[in-house]
Parts: sequence; C-alpha cells; structure tokens
Amino acid sequence: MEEGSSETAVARLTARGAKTRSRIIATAADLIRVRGVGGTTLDDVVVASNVSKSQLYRHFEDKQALVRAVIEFVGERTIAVERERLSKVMTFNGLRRWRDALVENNALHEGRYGCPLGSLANEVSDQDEIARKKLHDLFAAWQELFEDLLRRFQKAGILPQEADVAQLATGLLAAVQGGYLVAQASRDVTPMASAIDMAIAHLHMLSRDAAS
Amino acid sequence: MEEGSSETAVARLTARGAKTRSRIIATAADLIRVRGVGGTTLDDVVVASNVSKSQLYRHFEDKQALVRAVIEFVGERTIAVERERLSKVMTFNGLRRWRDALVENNALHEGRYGCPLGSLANEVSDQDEIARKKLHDLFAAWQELFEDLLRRFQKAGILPQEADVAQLATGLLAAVQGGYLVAQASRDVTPMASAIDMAIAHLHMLSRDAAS
DNA sequence: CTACATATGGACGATACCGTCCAGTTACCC
DNA sequence: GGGTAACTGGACGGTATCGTCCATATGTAG
Repeated sequence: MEEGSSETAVARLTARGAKTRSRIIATAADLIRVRGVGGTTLDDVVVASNVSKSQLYRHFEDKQALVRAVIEFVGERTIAVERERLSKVMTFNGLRRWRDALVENNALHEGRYGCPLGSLANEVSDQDEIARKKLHDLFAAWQELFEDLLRRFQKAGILPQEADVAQLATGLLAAVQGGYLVAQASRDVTPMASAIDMAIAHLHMLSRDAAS
Repeated sequence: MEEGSSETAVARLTARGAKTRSRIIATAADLIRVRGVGGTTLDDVVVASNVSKSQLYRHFEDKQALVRAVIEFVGERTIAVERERLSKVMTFNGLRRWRDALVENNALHEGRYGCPLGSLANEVSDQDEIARKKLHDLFAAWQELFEDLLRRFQKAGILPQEADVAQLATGLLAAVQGGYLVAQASRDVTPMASAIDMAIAHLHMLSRDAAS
C-alpha cells in the first residue's frame, strides 16, 4: 500500500538524494535509540550523519517528520528480522532458540535502550497520533508473525486446534515487551528470559493437553 | 531504608514546607504522566502547582531532583495500591478480579500514558542511573507482591510446591508491563487483558497439574 | 556545456527552557 | 511581637534548539 516513507513533498528523488535521505534516517535512528527522541537534537543528527542542515530540511519538513521516518525505518527492519527468524521456527526447541537470539542480542548492551519499537511507542504514542498508528501497525505485524507460527504449530499437531491463536500471540508479544522493559530497568536480561520462558511454557503445556 | 525523598539539603522542614513540597511533586507527577518527563517544563509545574519558582528551587536542586522525587512518589503510591489489592487475593477468581481492576482503570483513558512506573522506566532508565535504580527497586517490590501471592497459593494447595515462584512473578510483572505498552500503542486495553489472562491461565494450568 | 538537483556551511531570528536572584510579603513558633 | 521559615513575583542571564535563509559549490543527465 502507498509507497511508504515521508508525508512531505518528496515527489522526485534521484538516487543520490535517496541515499542521503536514508543515511539521515539511519543516523537519527541510532541517536534516538540511545538518547531517546527528546534527547536527540537536529544538530546532533546533522553532525553525526555528515549532512548540512539545509539538506536535512530538504528531506524532512520538521523534526516530527524525521521521527516518523525513523519509526518506519526501525519498524520495518525489526519486523524483517523477526520474520526471518520466526518463519523458520517449527518446534518448541526452535522457539526457545528464537528466544535465546532475542535475549542474547539484548544482552550485548545489558538491556539498555529496551525494545527498538517499544521504547519509541512509549515515548511517542501519546504525543503524535500518526506515529502512534504506525507503531500500532508494527505491533500488529509482529503479532501476526506469532500467529502464523502458532498456526503452523497447530498444523503440526503440537498445539491444540481450539487454542486461541490471536490471544496467545498477543500474550507472546506482551511478554517480549514487558521483558524488554524490566530488563532495561534492571540492566540485566535475566528477567526478559524468564518472561518469555513463561509464555513458551504456557504454550508447551497447552501442547501436552493436545496430546492427551 | 533511609528516610526517603530528596537528595538535597532539606534538613529542617516545617509542616507547611512539607505540604508545598508534596503539592509540587503531586502536580509534577500529573503533568509528567501526560506529557512525559521531557515534555514537562518547570514553568508548567510552577503554574500548575501554584507555587513560585523560588519555592520550587528551594525544595529541589534541579529538574532531575524533582523527577526523582516524582518517581518515588508515583512508585510508592503504585506499590501501595497494588499491595492493598494483591494481598487480598486468595484464589484464581480473586486474581482475575485483580486483573479486571487494573484493566478497567487503564480503560478510563483508553490505555493512554501506559503504566505509571513503566513509562517512567522507559524514558529515564538510560539517562539517569539513580532514577533507574529507584525504578528497578520498585519493580522488584511489585514482583515481591506477586511472589507473596504465589506462595499463598502454594500454601493453599492451588499451586504446586515445586513451582518457581520468582520466575512466575517476573512473568506476571512482564505480562502487566507488556500489556500496558501494547494497550498504549493501540489505544485499546483489550490486548492488556489478553496478556495478563495468558499469564493467569498458565498459573491455572500449573495448578491443575498439582491436583493430578 | 548547460541546467537542475543535490549539497555545503553557517549566519540568523525566535523561542523555550533552565536556573539564579532579590526585594518584599505572609505564616508560624517561641 | 520578634525572628525565622515559607512564600510571592517576576526580572534576568545563559544557553539550547528549532527552523529559515542564502550564497556558493558540485555532481550528473541530456
């Protein structure tokens, strides 16, 4: 749908233009991840991305537009990674490996920064309705990945047909998000592992019921 | 321990002084809840709390000190409410009533603002180490309330003795936090209910195992 | 080689916000 | 009723940040 990205007039766009544009977004995404939206200034972005201010404002109407672009960028990347990982999962052991990957990755910086999507959602949802909708859609996409996986489990007979796939997927997503947050406040990813484990354990118990 | 509150020199404190101080904190807490820490200015606080700026700076060294005080205030209030509610819970139906209360409360503003503790944790954890520790302690206190409850369940024989109470409590906390966050991005509390439900369902299944 | 998009680089105005300061006022305790 | 804490009210300096603007330079496609 649509052709993604900005709201402003950026109709024509040469290869070079597009390149700088993405560089700005990627740099801004990095800065925002570490310092938050409010803690990141446009001058920071200008310096870090090696662009002149005029160019920044050529590509983005204002800071809000940049932030929205960052949300799309981070969101699409996150979902793509998760899709890649989750689509391969066929068993409970595979699910546990997926969890390990997520936790290990977060352990690289001791849980700092939280979930790439979650922290943005928290900071922006109540201040920018359009951004909120984007984030909502991204969460929905993530949840759908879980649903696909669970339906695969159903077909494989390791999850009962009657299981409420949508609700379980929501629970998984929330476990992930809650895990990220508690880990962030603890500077320790252990709680994140526990939280996701509990969700997986639940699925596993449902599966045992299916067998009986 | 200690005797809570500020870091600055506020040795002596008359009744009147203490009163204005708490009024400032309470007002700031309200503003911050709606606009976030970054979105709340000290002038906002001054106006909303009907205090002169001089007084604000008499009671708090700087904005950071005020924010920390707000965290303590909100945290203690939140934990107190949860303690009140959770300590009464003796059965699974009670647990579901607790969940209802939490969700209903959040539904009053359609999930906006997220969890009083969670959103603060998200915004502040990576920027202020002292604040992060406070929030970590508050999460730990909350988790302990869950642990107490689960141990009660064990004594009552509705949860197996072998259950890992600490891990389950972490899972519950994360489900709550994740639920808050997804609800915030969705402007709809349904996912929050689902998320907590899944955690409760898991406990319930464990309980059935105990009976077998 | 010409025309246009892309880019530099930084000056600039306009605010917004933090934090200081102070002269004067009001409550309250002994 | 004298003294001290608590408070008013707002001016003020300093600075950070947003967003505008422009004169100039460079790549690149036709």
